[in-house]
Amino acid sequence: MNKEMKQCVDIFKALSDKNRMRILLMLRVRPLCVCEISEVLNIAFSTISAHLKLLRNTGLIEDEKDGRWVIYRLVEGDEFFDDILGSVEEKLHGDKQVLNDRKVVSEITREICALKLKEKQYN
Amino acid sequence: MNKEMKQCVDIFKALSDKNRMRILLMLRVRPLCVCEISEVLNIAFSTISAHLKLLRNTGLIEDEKDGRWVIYRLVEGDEFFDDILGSVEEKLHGDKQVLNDRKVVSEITREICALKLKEKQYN
DNA sequence: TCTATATTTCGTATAATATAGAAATATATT
DNA sequence: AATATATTTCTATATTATACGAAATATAGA
Repeated sequence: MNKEMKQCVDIFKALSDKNRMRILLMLRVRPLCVCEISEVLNIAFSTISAHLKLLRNTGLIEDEKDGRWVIYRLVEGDEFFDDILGSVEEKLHGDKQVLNDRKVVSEITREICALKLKEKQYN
Repeated sequence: MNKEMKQCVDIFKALSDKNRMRILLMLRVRPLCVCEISEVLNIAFSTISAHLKLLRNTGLIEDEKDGRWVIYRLVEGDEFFDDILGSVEEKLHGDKQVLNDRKVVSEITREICALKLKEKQYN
């Protein structure tokens, strides 16, 4: 399989999982750390980490360390991927879960997530 | 997972395989029977049949019987899918394999494929 | 009706993927 | 230095995907 065909298939593979799709749409709002993503998705950290690794390996997101946090953001400038994700957003413009994910993202901060995680430990 | 999110993920799942991608791009040239697709892909009939079934279940292709042949064609009118497949074609406009697939499709007919399959039986 | 042809279904082997929990790593704070 | 926090890696497991060959089905033609 040549390079561009592989890129193409890999991008679709990355998009063919509900949780990764939600992550990518969230990152369209703003860059996020893993605990913020976890606050929205409510799945294990190790699982989120695996999804982020796949998205990074596919070249769709990049990360940057900030203290003990790792901030993930969309890679910009890939015309093909931008078109695809744009079409997705258009198709899902009224999707309740996507709207709610965005709402949560706009309300939380790393600090709030940290507090919430601490609370969870006592339960 | 709600309906549109599921559709979205399912379409990407359908596109996240090299052989299915090639099938869809071939069908953009013209409707094809299974033996014509087989002439291009060179994988087992049962495997092609499984891919076609998945594409049909995802609503991307439809089939029509013509004698003992089954002719597959792209379903038209899904704006989202049309956009996606258009982007793919644009990205892969210079892809050698895709170009060659199209060339083969333009040269073969059901009858030629039938003859070739007969020859294979004697080897 | 018997046979050839085109395709699908079934059974199965193998590989890839998603997920979680525990342990490891890296950084910040005390 | 010791501890807390954020994230990743490792390991195990369950599910799903891809592939093939053999058998089944459906239609056409002799």
